[in-house]
Amino acid sequence: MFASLSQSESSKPGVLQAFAPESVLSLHMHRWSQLFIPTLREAPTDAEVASHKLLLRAGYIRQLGAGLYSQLFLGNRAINKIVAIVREEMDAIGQEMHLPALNPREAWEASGRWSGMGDNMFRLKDRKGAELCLAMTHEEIMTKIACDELRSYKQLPQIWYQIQTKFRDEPRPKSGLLRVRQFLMKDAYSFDIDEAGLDASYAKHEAVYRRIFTRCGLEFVGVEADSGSMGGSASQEFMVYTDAGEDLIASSASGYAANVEKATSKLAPVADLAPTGDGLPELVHTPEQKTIDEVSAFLNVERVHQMKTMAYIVEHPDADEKQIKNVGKTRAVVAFLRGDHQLNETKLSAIAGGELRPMQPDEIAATFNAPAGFLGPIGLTAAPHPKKPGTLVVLDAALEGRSNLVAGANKEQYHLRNVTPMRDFKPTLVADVRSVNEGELDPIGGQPLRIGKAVEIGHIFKLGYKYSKALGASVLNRDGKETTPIMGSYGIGIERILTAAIEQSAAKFAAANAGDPKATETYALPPSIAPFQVVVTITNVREAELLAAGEKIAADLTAAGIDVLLDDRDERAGVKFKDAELIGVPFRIAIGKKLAEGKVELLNRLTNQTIDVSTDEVVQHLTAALAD
RNA sequence: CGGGGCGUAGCGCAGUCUGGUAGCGCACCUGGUUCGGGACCAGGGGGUCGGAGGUUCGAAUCCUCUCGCCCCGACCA
Repeated sequence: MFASLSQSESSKPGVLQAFAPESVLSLHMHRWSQLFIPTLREAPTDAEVASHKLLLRAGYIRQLGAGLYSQLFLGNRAINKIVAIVREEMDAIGQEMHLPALNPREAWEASGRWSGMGDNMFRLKDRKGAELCLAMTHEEIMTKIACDELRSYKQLPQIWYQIQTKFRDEPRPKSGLLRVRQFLMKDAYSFDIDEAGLDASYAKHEAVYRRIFTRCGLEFVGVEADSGSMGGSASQEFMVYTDAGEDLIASSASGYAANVEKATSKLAPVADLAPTGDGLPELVHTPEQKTIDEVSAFLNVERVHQMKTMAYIVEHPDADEKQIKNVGKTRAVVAFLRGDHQLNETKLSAIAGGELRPMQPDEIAATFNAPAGFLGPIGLTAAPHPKKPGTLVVLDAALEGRSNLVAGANKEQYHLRNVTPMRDFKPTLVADVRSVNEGELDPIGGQPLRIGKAVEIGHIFKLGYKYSKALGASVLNRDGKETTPIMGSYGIGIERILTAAIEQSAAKFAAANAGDPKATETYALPPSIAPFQVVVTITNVREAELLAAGEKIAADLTAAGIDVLLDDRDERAGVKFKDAELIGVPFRIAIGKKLAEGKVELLNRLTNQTIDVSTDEVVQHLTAALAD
């Protein structure tokens, strides 16, 4: 029996998919008349994005406070289905655990994140006054286990994961379930003996993530991402395009895709201006001309021929003593960009090694000896090396090789012509610190970039040694030498999968109904994550034949392993049809007037196709449709 | 935290400016008619007007404080 079971699993993955996720749920027919599904005709005004309005209207969720939501029956059911898929796929590469959400301060002190997480971390005290926090993530705790228990390279690699509630005191919870203060996360951690091992663990996660999101019916992209505060070497985000999203993604036809925080592009060559005078920097009087546009108009010089100056202070709250000794607790950071380019603070922040804030007027005066509006490179003393003291001066790569630019003169009411980087001034380093623009060419295939909004549903990181080193994890390698394991960390936002699926579908319906003023906001979930796969709508329960036929079809479908919601309420057909749409169930079987001919209606809301099928073929038809 | 907006019945709103019995639609309950796209008629229940203090004969309305929620900016699944 087990042999045949495993055989059918491996030979028919597609069919299995339609039936397997429910294995963790009790598979019996649910009767709408006995359920609590509080649908709303109108959405609360607090809700703005489609998924938030629809989740509320469909009775999936109710709000408790800012960023806090109760999942009602339907919401919980959809979440459970997503969790089942995630678990099933993750079990192929890792082992599930469950760690405490309540963590003692000491566990977080070791990594430096007790202070590093700042106000984003919920903190509390126990009755003895000991400090605790509600965990935002579990690198520290997982690493502690590795630290305490792993002794030999023979025990590696390990991939440990959990599906657990995370707490984050977001500065601004928003958009319903999109950005909340308590949410379910699948977080996984890998421990390997060397970088090749980490590469393999990372690749496994990437493959599994793609399977998970595909099974959840999402259209997603994997993009290069900034590794940010996690402090790793490589990272990839999995994004779903939607206007409700908070991230901007640059992508092109050649397959390039990156978060704009990280994206780069090829620029068309620019013909430099001809030098004026003797070709050396030349002062020009530019009274009250402060902005790039003002100077551009005043001197009749295009923005691409100008250099803009961005002045920041970087603060190193977590800097080690050596770093503070070398460059100070704070330092001036100045970036020079092409006049028509925008600074990418994420990129500059990564180079500067801490959070940036704009310079105050007194700091600008101290650094440049000139007021804002007339800042420039000449006369500025750049640190000779990023690790040496002094102002960190970054020249954006787009200005490398350019000449005869117009820049501020560091003298009130004056600019300079003929400024040529490297000849007239030397920055601390040259680096890409600008944001890409739509239409520029991608760096791999040279195709034009498009920029779109997206929501992040998962993120994989090559963490490196940050946590294993900080917590002192070590195993003996083959040569009997103490070796620090290398780590990866991998997250999935469970509720965001549901939210993204709704946004994705609602956008499609909105596009399809664009010309119809009567059309209302709607959506349909993929069968794999919908709270039910099908609603059997008995159009009139007072007609005994309809009721009996509905009961039988629902029972047959249930027996065939399909997850059925039987709408046996004593309501008018119109109400039932509206509700069936609202809850986003992908298939609907209407038992109505065509029953006289032995037929019922099967509606596929994902394709918007309706077919009439005979009552004894319903199971077969729906099974086939679900297997697609 | 800075900026903007909003708290009146489960949901959507009016009433606030100009103080004087707290209203409308939907939802809910009862009865009847209706029954394939959010029905109709009749009757009914439900609100400390976010909270506290003040002004006043009298406060949803004016004043002070306070709490909460939403949206826009710095963070992230």
